[in-house]
Amino acid sequence: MAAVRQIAGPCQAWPEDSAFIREVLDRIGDKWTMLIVSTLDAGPLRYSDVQASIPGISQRMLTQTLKHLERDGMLVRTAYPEVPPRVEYELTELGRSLMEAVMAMAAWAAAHHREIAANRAASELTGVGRSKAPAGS
Amino acid sequence: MAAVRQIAGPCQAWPEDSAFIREVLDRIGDKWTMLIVSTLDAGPLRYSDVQASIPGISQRMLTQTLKHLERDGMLVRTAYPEVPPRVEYELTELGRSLMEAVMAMAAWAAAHHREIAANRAASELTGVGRSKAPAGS
DNA sequence: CGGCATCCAAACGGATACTG
DNA sequence: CAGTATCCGTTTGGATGCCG
Repeated sequence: MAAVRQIAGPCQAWPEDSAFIREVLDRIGDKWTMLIVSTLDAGPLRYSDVQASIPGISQRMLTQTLKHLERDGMLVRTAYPEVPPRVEYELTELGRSLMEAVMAMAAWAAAHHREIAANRAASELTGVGRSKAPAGS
Repeated sequence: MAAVRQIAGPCQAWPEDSAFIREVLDRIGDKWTMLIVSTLDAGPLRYSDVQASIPGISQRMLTQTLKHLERDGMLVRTAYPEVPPRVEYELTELGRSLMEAVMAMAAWAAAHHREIAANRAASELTGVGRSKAPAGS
């Protein structure tokens, strides 16, 4: 692999190896991928069930994201040739392993979101990263 | 968001609130954040040095991303009041901890990118996730 | 039920020009 | 040197309508 050399030390960046991470982040960084994966982590679900489990999603984004995940081998699509069409989506092992990796990120987020929120609020007062926020008054 | 209710199984899922993860992903999921963080992981750098370290970035995106990172407390900006202006950016502990979390994702990406690429190539042949690719002939 | 196709608004992001 | 401001193309994603 040779991608991630040392973690602890001052590792000299990884512009050359960043393609993998960029690729993964482009995939899970979108608005719905992780929600779908986490929903499917419970077990196989039908199209409409997935949609019902994710309140704000549109058919367009649901279908598109499902296709991307299927294309990457994160899940398998099974269509049953019945009179009322039934299609089920189920995570693969790869998809579940992604879930675990994302859980690590989630753990970090849960551990630091307070700190981040506090920093952001403080910056709001001092006007550090101000771009075009109305700032109350 | 309450989209991810309760999940049974091996991975027990994250807390019912996925807002943290979405927030973090929205921040690191953009095009340049990780590149900048990884560049700064080596040590403090000046504006132009960061720019030089990241070939394709524009001033607009560099400045914007730096401000976002500063606002979230991932880095600190130090401006020296000299005749030729000098500004240095340095990662905070929070920023370095993010780096570690991302490195974990990178490790996953490095471990599975081959598998993903293979799945994608296979799907290309079978025409699974096809949307509007010309597909050669 | 499970999509796909189209339209359209907002956000993202690059190129350029200008400033302190 | 270290930005800011503006213009503009590209991408994202929601809303709608149709179809097997």
